[in-house]
Amino acid sequence: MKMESAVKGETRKKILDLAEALLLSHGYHGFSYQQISKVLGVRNAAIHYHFPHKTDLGVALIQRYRRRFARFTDSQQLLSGREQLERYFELSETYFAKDRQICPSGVLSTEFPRLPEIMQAEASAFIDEMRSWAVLIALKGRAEATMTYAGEAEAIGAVLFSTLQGALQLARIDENILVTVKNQIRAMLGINMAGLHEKADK
Amino acid sequence: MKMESAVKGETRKKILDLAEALLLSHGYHGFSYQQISKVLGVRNAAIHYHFPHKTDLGVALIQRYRRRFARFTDSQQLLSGREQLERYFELSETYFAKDRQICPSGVLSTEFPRLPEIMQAEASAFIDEMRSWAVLIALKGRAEATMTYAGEAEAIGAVLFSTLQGALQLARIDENILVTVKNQIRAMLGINMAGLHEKADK
DNA sequence: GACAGCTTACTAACCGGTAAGTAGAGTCAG
DNA sequence: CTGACTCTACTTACCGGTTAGTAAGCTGTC
Repeated sequence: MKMESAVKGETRKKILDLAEALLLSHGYHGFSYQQISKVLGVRNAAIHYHFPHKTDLGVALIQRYRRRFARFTDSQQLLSGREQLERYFELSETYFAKDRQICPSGVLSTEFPRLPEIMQAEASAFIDEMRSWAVLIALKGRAEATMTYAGEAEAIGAVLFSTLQGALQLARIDENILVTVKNQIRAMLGINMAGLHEKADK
Repeated sequence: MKMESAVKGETRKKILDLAEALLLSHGYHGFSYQQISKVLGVRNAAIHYHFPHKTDLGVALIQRYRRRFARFTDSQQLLSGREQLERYFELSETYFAKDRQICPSGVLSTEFPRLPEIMQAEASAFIDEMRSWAVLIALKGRAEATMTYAGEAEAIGAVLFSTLQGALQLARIDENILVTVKNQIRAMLGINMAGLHEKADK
């Protein structure tokens, strides 16, 4: 017997969504088709129908991330550098709030050497896009004089990206580190938060 | 027939060394007893003899890291904050040079939710020790006026630790990021490297 | 009747883990 | 000095479960 599901790309989308959550909490090698099929109430082979190899699923996941991130940066274009920075911060906050996930770049760079080649290529491109966006934020912030810093925007972007990735992972062990680090980055970029959203670390 | 090996804790040490390399490049769930036993030329069960459960091996690995790190910080006590910082930097450089490994804290925090409880406890303690050392460096640097920064030493330590962990992982994709980030951190701590060891990023 | 979207039923390889046996070195009583 | 015993450090031979992956069949919709 066949049943419900009905809508066209429904199952495929559900697989991607579940795989994404599993990727961010367990890593690429840390989840299996079984885990997905069990939750979705389908058979293992149903997933192989949509994604013949696990690599196909992995690539699809990263490509979706890249499309999403491109839309995200597009939507942020008109904001000030300072506001863009806050949105960048919010991204990591969102991951953490959702079951202590870490950011995709963190998973992908950690597992990088064990990833299939096609996934490595996608991951590299994605990570470079995330890094580049951080650089653009730093550039814009300096141009608008809403940020002040010594050195190149390239280096600030690199620090921004690295720090958030590291802090998001370490937040699994020490919850305070994310807020602490963000405040310190703001301070280092000459951003005075005078009583705004988040309180300084005690 | 028995043979060679001879020395007392030889095999056990070889297992630990190999497992360590595998942990740093592939992650805890990314290596198996088979991989170790194959390289060592022993049977699978030989590893189970020394480490009945994989968890035992994992715990032993972290405990060894903790002992090593304690010796490291002890040996650095008398150095200036600035010199201690450089040695802290060198730690990550060493990992990267060795087969693009990432630091243990990176692996452990990434895999944290899937780690057995006993390993989580060890990992938490270890990571807190690494974080604390970064804070001590910041404190000493400020006390000696070899570093200058706004905000608390706690926050500087957190940024230092997070940034290096993130950058070391991202260096697998973008080799330059480690050097770039270190230079920027020095700049942010008011450290002028005037033509010293490493060139500034272009 | 063609096709999308599954299911059933399977495979080979590998996972961590265990039980039982054994070679060799060391210990000790007579 | 020797035979009996014990301990360490394995090996051989398994176990049940899980992994990704495949082939073939079925069903509802257009």
